Amino acid sequence: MQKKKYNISVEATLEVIGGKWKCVILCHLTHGKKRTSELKRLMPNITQKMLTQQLRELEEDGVINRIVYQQIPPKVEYELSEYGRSLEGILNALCDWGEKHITKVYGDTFSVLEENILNDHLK
Amino acid sequence: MQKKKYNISVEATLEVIGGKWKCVILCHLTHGKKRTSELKRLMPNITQKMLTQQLRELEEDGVINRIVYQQIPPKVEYELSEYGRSLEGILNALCDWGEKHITKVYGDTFSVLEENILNDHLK
DNA sequence: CAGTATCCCCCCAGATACTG
DNA sequence: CAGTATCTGGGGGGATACTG
Repeated sequence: MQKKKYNISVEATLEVIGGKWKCVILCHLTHGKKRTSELKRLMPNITQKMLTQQLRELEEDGVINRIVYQQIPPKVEYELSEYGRSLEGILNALCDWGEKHITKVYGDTFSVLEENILNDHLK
Repeated sequence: MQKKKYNISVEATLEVIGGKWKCVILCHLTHGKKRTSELKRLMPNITQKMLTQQLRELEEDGVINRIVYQQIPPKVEYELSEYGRSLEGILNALCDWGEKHITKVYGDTFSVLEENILNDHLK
């Protein structure tokens, strides 16, 4: 394995969770297993291609598990792996900071889509 | 101000610290004020253009301060703003996770450039 | 030293169609 | 439903030269 040089350790973290959609995907998975179609619904602006791509990379880096149910129609679920759960603290902190930031910038009014907040707090 | 819709709060965080180099810059600034040239030296792969661009955006979002010393030759320093310091916990967590990840992937051998580790721990 | 201004290439990611 | 394959365009970001 070729050794990669990092100038600062955070670069290694960003290589894993720095992709365009990776933090968002991981945040959703902190609330439990999700099917592909669920993830797609939770991220209306992601394309099928990007979703699959980002999921593959997260899987390669060992932070999520891909669970395939051998059935028709196909069913696939994704979940945080044990290793991925070591990111939960960070992911929650990122979400919390975002909420406070929204309040700071836009005031106290409701700025995150209700449906998804619901979804977030349900599982 | 146009209200932005987020599907999940982490998206708001990523708008602030999600830029290609922003986390790296912010991590360096957690160790104290830095001159432009210092930052450039700490990030050998960033271009002047990107450095300035990312710094401007961080400033606009209120997480860093730009300190201009009126003198010749010019001297400019950047530091975490008070608001930016609310990110310190996250930034440190990102660095810590990166260190552990490097160890996990490459083993215990030294993988982050010595000069910069030194630099990190000095200030 | 810190920062602009141009030019321009490359590739990321979107759109679309298709498979099992 | 989950995932591939292919084509394509726009813009992110590099290189370079220049200013105060």
